[in-house]
Formats: sequence, structure tokens, C-alpha cells
Amino acid sequence: MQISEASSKCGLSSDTIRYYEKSGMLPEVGRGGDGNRRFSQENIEWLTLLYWLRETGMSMAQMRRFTRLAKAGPATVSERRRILMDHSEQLHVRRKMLDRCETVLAVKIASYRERSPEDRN
Amino acid sequence: MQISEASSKCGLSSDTIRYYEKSGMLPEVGRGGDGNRRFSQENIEWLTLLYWLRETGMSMAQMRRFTRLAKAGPATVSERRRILMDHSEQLHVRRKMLDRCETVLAVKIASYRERSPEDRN
DNA sequence: TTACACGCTTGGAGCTACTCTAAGTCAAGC
DNA sequence: GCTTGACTTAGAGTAGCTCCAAGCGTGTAA
Repeated sequence: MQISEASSKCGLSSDTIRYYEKSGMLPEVGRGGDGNRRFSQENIEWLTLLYWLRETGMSMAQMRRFTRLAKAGPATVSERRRILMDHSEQLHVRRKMLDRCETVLAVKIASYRERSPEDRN
Repeated sequence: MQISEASSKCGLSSDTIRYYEKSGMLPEVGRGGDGNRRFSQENIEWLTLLYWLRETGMSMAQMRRFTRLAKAGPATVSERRRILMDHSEQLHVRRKMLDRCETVLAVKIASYRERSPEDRN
């Protein structure tokens, strides 16, 4: 599978995939006789995980660390699990932010509805 | 109120407040006789709203547009309400992303738990 | 009165995480 | 043989901060 198909399967753009590879966030990606990248099913699964981690705010530094651990083999499984569990907690923090913002917006929108005598910002 | 107090009240750093002002995302901020910025209660409310919009992913371009409309006066209220309502919908999209990511993480974490014969990435 | 600290000011450099562009290679189809 | 299209690289450009240096004005302490 070439890069554009990989891109449409994992959700990251081709540019981002190349950038992630250069930044050490992918395990070895093979090349065909034409010199182009060939993505395996495992590669796609990895990219898809990165897509979700990025989409929910994990830093590249953390993703790089996660990749390094995965490359190091099964001995690092517990450390990797820790990273994912920590990120899972981050998701709760973010959800709370969304909830609070929704309240803030609701109040602001309501203030726009009532036609007050003074200018409402 | 000077910038550091404003910063601690709205949640944006002093640097970010100055940056936002320079980028046309604040209505006029007054200056004291010493040449330093003086923030009014209205300023703080505006900054706090920007804090929430940023925190939940609104682009600077959109925030700038929102500010421009607010400066233009009450005639733009309905357009501003539209912006906030659109952003409110965005929050739902983001929440769904968090939910899906949580599922992805749960699956991955579970795969780490079962000690499989092959190396699990 | 001089000395130093503190909080503010500006302009500009540096950083993260992409995103886009230019210039080139290679294989397939006409 | 020529064009088209997907790929390659290096490197420039962008968004949104974040930090730093150099300088100014006020306040306390010696």
C-alpha cells in the first residue's frame, strides 16, 4: 500500500505521515523497488493510533517516546500502558473543558438574545 | 488592573494577552500615565471568553472576526451569535472525538494486558 | 541621593506541529 | 517519445504561542 491509500485509511495527511516518519514516530516503513514507501497493515494500525493520540492533544514528544518504547520490545509494555492510561485521564480533563465552555457559550448566547438597552459585546 | 492581575483572572498568559492585542483580538485597552495597560472589568470578561474559545480550539482568524464584529456595534449581534452557536456545535464534534479515542485507548490497553506470545506494539 | 528590585514596555528570536512548494524520479498509457 | 500522475526530497511558510533582551518608571532601603 502506498502513501495516499495509507493516508486515507489512517486519517493523517501524506505530508504528516512523512513528517512523523522523519521525526521518529513510526517503526520502520518498508520501500518498494521504486523507492516509494510501502505500508503494512501493522503500519496502518500504528498510524491510526497516532491519529487518535494527536487528535486528542498528545504532544509529539510523548508520541516519540511511545514509539521508542514500542521499538524497544515487549519489556516496555507496562510503560506504554502507563502512557496510554495517562492520556486517557487527559481526555477527561478535556471533556470537562468542553462542558464548561458550553456553559460559557450558552450564557453569552443568551445575553445576545435579550435586547438590552446598552451594547452587548 | 495591570496585566499580571488580568492574566491570573482570565487564564491567558501576559504574553498571550499582548499577542492577542497586537493581533486585533481585543477591543481598545486603556493605558495609565506610566504607559502600562489598564484592564477594565469588560476587558477581563472579553479575555475570559477568548480563553474558553481558544481552549476549545477556535482559530485566531475566527476570534479576530468575532472581535471585529463586536467593535462594529449592536448591528452585528446576530452574526456573533451565529459564530458562538457554530462553535458550540464544534464542541459536540470534539466530544465525539474524545469518546472514540477513549474506546481506541481502552482496546489498546486491553491488548497490552493479555500477555500474547508475539510482541504487541 | 544613589542603589537595587520589581513590574511593566517593545521588538524580535525560537518553538511546535504541521502544510505547502519546487524540483526531480519512475511507471503506465497514448 | 511524450504526457500524466503518484511518488520522492529538501526546504520555506504558517499558526499560535513563548521566551528573551534591553529599557523605562516607581518604590523602598542604605
